[in-house]
Amino acid sequence: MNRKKSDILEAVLETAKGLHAAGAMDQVTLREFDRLCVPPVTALKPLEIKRIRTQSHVSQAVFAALLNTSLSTVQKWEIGQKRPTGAALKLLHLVKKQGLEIVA
Amino acid sequence: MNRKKSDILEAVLETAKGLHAAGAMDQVTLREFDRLCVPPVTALKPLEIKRIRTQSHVSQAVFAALLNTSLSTVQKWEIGQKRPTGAALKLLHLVKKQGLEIVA
DNA sequence: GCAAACTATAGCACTAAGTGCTATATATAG
DNA sequence: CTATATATAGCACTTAGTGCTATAGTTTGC
Repeated sequence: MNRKKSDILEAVLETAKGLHAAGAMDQVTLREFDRLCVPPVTALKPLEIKRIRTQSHVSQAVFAALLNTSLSTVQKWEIGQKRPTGAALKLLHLVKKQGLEIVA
Repeated sequence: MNRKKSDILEAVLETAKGLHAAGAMDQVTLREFDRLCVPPVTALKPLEIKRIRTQSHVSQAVFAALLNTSLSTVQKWEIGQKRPTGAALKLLHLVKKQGLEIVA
């Protein structure tokens, strides 16, 4: 389940900060990354993206502004002409699960 | 101040949901967008990006994975070879202000 | 001590995302 | 009726994002 994995991630990040403060660790590296179990960021279909926006009850223009992207880009996402990747896809997943309020 | 603006945004989004449920409004459009006062997403210098990561105490590889981007991209951000824009820049600002835990 | 794996910087080259602009159709506000 | 806003559509350009390889320094484990 995702909640559990996220809890692990948060715990590790918190622990890293604590250990760093104690001078026992400088950072979380790839070595302990497998324990983090990052939630998978799957591809989003055009209609899924549109649903994320409409469920927030904002227009394409407002949605674009809140995500710091262009109107043209949001339109192409929803029509399937371009597909969001990387950080954009991650941000969309965050909005999907946590609501548009997180970008405030 | 940003907190106040964000409060307005959250209030409008919440209100929109409420009005929609009541059948009085379908979505927030550009017409009332000026009232939203979206917090500006300024460009981030290479060293600022590096600080955001190091303050989270994670390696470039882990940081990249958490943002759903590539190691190569994070490296180029920090060296100034490429500059994050759009959704990527927004996500970095979110991490800067709210911590890496939000991507969990 | 030595080898294997990880971190970070660097450079090359390609693809496609992101962007801007224009046009059209529909709907809404004044 | 006129202005403005929403949404879809298409064209063309720039550059972010990605992958790969190499080098050097650091850490882990045998």
